[in-house]
Parts: sequence; C-alpha cells; structure tokens
Amino acid sequence: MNDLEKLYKLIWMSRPLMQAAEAVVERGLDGTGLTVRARAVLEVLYAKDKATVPDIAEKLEIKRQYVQVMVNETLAEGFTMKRENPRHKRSSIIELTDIGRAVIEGVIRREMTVVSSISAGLKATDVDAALEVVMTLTEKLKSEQGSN
Amino acid sequence: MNDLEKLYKLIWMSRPLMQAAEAVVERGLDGTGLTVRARAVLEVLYAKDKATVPDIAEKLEIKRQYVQVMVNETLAEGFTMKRENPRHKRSSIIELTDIGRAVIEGVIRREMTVVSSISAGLKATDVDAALEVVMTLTEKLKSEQGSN
DNA sequence: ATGTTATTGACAATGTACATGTCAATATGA
DNA sequence: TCATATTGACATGTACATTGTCAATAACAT
Repeated sequence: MNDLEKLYKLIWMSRPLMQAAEAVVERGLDGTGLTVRARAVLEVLYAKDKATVPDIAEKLEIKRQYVQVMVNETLAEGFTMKRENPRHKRSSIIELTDIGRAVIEGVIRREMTVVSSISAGLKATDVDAALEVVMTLTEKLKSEQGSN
Repeated sequence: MNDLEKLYKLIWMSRPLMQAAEAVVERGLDGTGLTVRARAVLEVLYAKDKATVPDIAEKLEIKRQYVQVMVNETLAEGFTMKRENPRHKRSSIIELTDIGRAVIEGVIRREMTVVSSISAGLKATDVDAALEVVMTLTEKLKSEQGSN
C-alpha cells in the first residue's frame, strides 16, 4: 500500500470510527435521559458556558431550526434554562441548569474513562500526529469543496 | 491539552472528517448517475470482483435488507448484473458490468486525484501513524461496545 | 423616524440512510 | 425427512437532519 492509498484509507476509516464512537457514546447515555442530540447541545453549552440557539447551530454546523428543536427538548427536561438576552429580546441566552451541568459532566467523565482505557498501548506522539493529520485533512477537504 | 484530551478530540473529529469526505465524494459523483450508496456497492464489487448481497452487507456492516435495495438499484441501472450461484439457487452472485466497472474506476480515479492534491504537505510517517491509531481506535471502540 | 433588510422562534413538510419485522421460497444439516 | 438457516421482497419504523414559510422583532441606512 503506497502513501496515497494509505491516505485514502485513512479518510474512509472516518466512517467506521465515527460509528464505533457514537455507539459507545449512546451506551454511555443510558440512564441519563439524554439523547445523542441533546448531549451535543449540552456539550456545547458546557464548553461555551452560554449561547443562543444560532450560536449552537454554528458550532455544531447544523441548521438553527434543528438546533431549536434539540434545545427545546433540553429546556423541557430541565437540563437547560433561558436567560434574557440584553442584545436581543426574542433570542434568549441558553445555559445549563445545575442538573444539566451535573449530567453532562457525568457523561463526559464516563466517556473519558473509556477513552482512558483505550489509550493504553497508544503512543502519545502517534496520537499527536494523528490529530494533526486528521485536522489538516478535514480542513483541506472542506476547502476542496468550497473551491470548485 | 493533555494526551487523553487529544485522544478524545481525535475521536470526535471523526464526524467532521467523515462529513467533509462524503461531501467531496458526493461532488465527484455528479454526472455518473451514481448515488453515494450505489457507489459503496460498486466499490465492494470492484474490490471483491463478485459477491452475494449478504456478502456485501457484511463488508459494509449494514443490514442485508438495505443492501438488497441498493443492489437492485445498481441492477436496474445496468452497473451490475446477476450471475447464477452454483451454491445457492435463490442467492445470485452480483458482479460489475463493463459499464459499472468503468464508472467506479472513473470515480475512484478522480477521488484519488483529490486525495493526491490534499496529500501535499502531509508527512508520510504522520499519515502512517494516523492510520495506525485510527484503525486501533476503531477496533477498541468496537470491542468496548461488545464487551459490556 | 422610517423604510428596508436580517435575525429569530415556531412549525410543517420532506429527505436520507438506515434498522426491524415478516413472509415465502429454498437450502442445509442432523 | 424434519428442523433450522438463508435469502429476496416488501412494509413499516426511526434518528437525524434539511428546506421552506410565517410572524415578531432587531439592526441599519437613509
């Protein structure tokens, strides 16, 4: 297998990797009352502290209409709450409730445990290289798309 | 960012990478009459030369019922043909027609061109490491799932 | 301030890419 | 030869979205 074929294969491996990863995530959500999509919203809010629906959509790179649905779910379940937005009366700021924060922290902590057990046998320098390559690759593929 | 966080990030990068890759693939399919799912079938047949529907399903790791639909599409479009299976009267062997072979070869060739242009600036050793890590990761995540 | 354009929430319709369940025909193996 | 498995066909279900539209409100240029 030459260099180009390896790169080609690496790109195609992204799908099985993603599927395996999401299956594990899904299992980790059992008992939390979270769906995968709700988890994604909470994770963004956990990282950014607060955000409007359009902010979250941009971060997740999906349409705001769909994020709205997800956010409404988390609001209904008490994982998030609205706060008045001084910059826009209709577009309220969404933030985690204490419960939501505890839940997403727990989920991430458990995921980290899995990652930790998986990291055994992987060289840190290789992971470094892999992350670099994957990030570069993603960017280049995205720009490849926009360009032509 | 520590080692574990890098690994965590690498795993989550699989989704954007996959989406970017599939977007590029989809663009490369313009004018071929192929859908992404038909492309997947042809690719398997291109690699394995011939296969039954359940074979393809196993390779693609999706359910045979869905593969059946995809294969029927490619049959209808003349990209594949049935051949009698000496080992099973109901389950015929599927193989590429000349047209199907030409089409998938063209698609793969063009994809390779894109990959080639993207490979500039990536070190072969890094790509090697990335492929290794990603394959290992995928396996481990899959077994993580089955185990518990 | 006023008209114009953009943003946001809400909702409906649609699409994609699958999984699941079932049936009848046919194979396979004890 | 009887029980079990495999396969094709089809119907239905589901998760994760996109697209379009409307009304309310905001932001901005004139």
